[in-house]
Amino acid sequence: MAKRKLPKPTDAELAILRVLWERGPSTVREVTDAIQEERGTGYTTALKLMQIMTEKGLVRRDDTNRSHVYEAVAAAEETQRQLVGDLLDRAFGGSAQQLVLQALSGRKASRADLAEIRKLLDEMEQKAK
Amino acid sequence: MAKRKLPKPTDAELAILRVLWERGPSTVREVTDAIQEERGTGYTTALKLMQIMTEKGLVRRDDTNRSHVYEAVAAAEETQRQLVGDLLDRAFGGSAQQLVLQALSGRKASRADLAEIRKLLDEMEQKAK
DNA sequence: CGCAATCTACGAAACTCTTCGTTGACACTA
DNA sequence: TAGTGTCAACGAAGAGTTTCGTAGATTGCG
Repeated sequence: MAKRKLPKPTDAELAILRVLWERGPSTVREVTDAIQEERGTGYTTALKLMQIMTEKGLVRRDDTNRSHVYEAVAAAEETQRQLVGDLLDRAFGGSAQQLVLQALSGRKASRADLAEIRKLLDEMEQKAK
Repeated sequence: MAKRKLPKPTDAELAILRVLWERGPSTVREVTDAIQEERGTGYTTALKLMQIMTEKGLVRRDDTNRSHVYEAVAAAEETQRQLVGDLLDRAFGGSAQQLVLQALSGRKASRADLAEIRKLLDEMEQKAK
């Protein structure tokens, strides 16, 4: 019943997932155009990647029309949680504080960002009560 | 003068770096023993990885003694910052809040953890002043 | 000295990831 | 209907990662 664990997406796969999360179900052409700018990926490359991702179960394909329409299987939040949890184990020995610290130290964390996160903490503390 | 950018360590390489960060400079034998449990990596495998890491500049080798002693070039914090920044760009579109949220949501962040992070925020806000 | 243990070095094999060329099918249109 | 363009499918190439077998050097001990 539970969602079986999907494999960790590779870099190129993640770029495609990001497009699907943002645009919703899309064709290969649409995805290719979207990632063209930052990655320079050609059409056939994107197609191949998306075929592989279908095999892996990362995306779902609707092939009723000639132009197949692909859709991300897992929500962005779920995949993000998996990735960050994985990094937490692999690089931080499970220390969430350290991860948060390094996440914020590199970037110019704006005052607004900090406030946002603070609000987040408040909510979590409430829930944990 | 600046520290040129080191390549992103692979999974197996990161496991070795974690040992070096924790133990300090170590021999191949020591590293192998340390990662044996969780990875089952054999001696020659660890040696090969560490040789490659030397070429990449991830570790430094002292070969004055017969048993060469390896040492991580970058501090844990620096590499961690790089990895989390990379994930931030690749999976979160640069949104640090989202990353922090997902980092904490997966784990049962203890009350103490939350307090720690809160203290962190205070400090950052001071500095950003 | 000669043997056994330990080490580095080298290279090959298996695997994954990423890219792209080619092919054949299909659709639109002049 | 012939021509043009778009599409999915396939395979293969090239790079990087990970593993390990083997060989040669060195050390220490009996």
